[in-house]
Amino acid sequence: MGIRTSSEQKLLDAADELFFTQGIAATPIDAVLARAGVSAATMYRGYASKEALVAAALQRRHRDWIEVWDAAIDRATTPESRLLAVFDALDQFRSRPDGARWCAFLGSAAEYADPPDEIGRAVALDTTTLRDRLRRLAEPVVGDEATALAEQLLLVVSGDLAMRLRGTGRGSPAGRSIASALIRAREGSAPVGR
Amino acid sequence: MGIRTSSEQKLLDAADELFFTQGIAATPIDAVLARAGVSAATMYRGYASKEALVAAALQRRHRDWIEVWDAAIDRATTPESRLLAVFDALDQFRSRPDGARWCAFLGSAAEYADPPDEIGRAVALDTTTLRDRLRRLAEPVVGDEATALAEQLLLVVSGDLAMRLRGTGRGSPAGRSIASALIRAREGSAPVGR
DNA sequence: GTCTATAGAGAGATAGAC
DNA sequence: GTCTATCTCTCTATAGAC
Repeated sequence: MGIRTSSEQKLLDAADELFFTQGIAATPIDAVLARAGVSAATMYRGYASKEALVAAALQRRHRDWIEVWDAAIDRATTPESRLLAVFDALDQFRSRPDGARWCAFLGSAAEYADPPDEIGRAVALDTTTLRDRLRRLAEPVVGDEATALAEQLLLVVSGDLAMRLRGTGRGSPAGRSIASALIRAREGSAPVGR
Repeated sequence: MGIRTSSEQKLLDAADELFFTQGIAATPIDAVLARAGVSAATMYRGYASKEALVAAALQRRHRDWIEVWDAAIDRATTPESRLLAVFDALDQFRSRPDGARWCAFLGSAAEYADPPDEIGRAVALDTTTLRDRLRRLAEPVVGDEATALAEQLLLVVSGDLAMRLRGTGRGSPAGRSIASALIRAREGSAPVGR
């Protein structure tokens, strides 16, 4: 998949920065080409369509996100802080040079009522990855309730991201404090190894 | 603003159903005109642009939403259930014939990196209305902590809506249970009238 | 006040030269 | 393998008849 030269890198960089900050439909493919310094013919040699380029950008972004999240988990010491590390990773991912306006995956889902297969799969992968990893991280903290807690945290993470659409409202990202409260509410009910 | 005949009603109905389920950019104005059974000339007599029609649809939707929410609050009996009534209202609003795919306001914010004034104002109104009303409803429950709790609940509501973008995942709308846990976590710390 | 027809702009994708 | 130039389609908005 893709092109063998550095054009691929430049195209994915430009796609990431434009599609996920300006919006996919709002970004003409010409704008991506101009920013990448690549011609239309070259791009269409590597990608079948604009949608294919969007999908490729999402796939790369997913790999990067997992890397950042993994690093944040590794820096944490306690089971609870490992579970909450997702919020550290969110903060860090957001402050990257190509940080999306809110969330590249939710944004893509929002723009397509009936998404092209490649894009639908990328969004679904983001969701299942979040859900499964949160559940795995929650098990050492709340045992049998890990599945239920993970579903709650998935909503909180999504809400934290969606709040970025609601203007500059004091910028308080309450996600982490909500997650803490939800964990405390379950701790003691069915923890493991205590 | 608008047109004096029933064309206005038909246009707003069609705009609501198409823009907020298919997406704004993904919906040509022709599709709205066809569904409304109204011609382009008539529409442009009442609205300066497609964006103006979007804004008008958002404004009408906001009025409807407040009505539904108010009714849900009135049905509730205790201060806590009045605060949680927002989730009843969300469920009810979603099951309307023209229920949006996720959220008309967040969806509009997502589609415009730099929204036209009318649309930006409609989204900002949705946010401030949610925040202010939640704070007012939270005061009888947690007193001084009402502002902080309202900000948390605003994130939870937004997350509940954003979860609708994450596929059919068992459809469990965990929003209400999260809100309950957050309220319980604060009750007893600074409630009023107890 | 509403329609048909169309102007004008901008989009995605491709052809053919180098 | 990359570029310039363009083809074709779609979309928003308007003009002019009834």
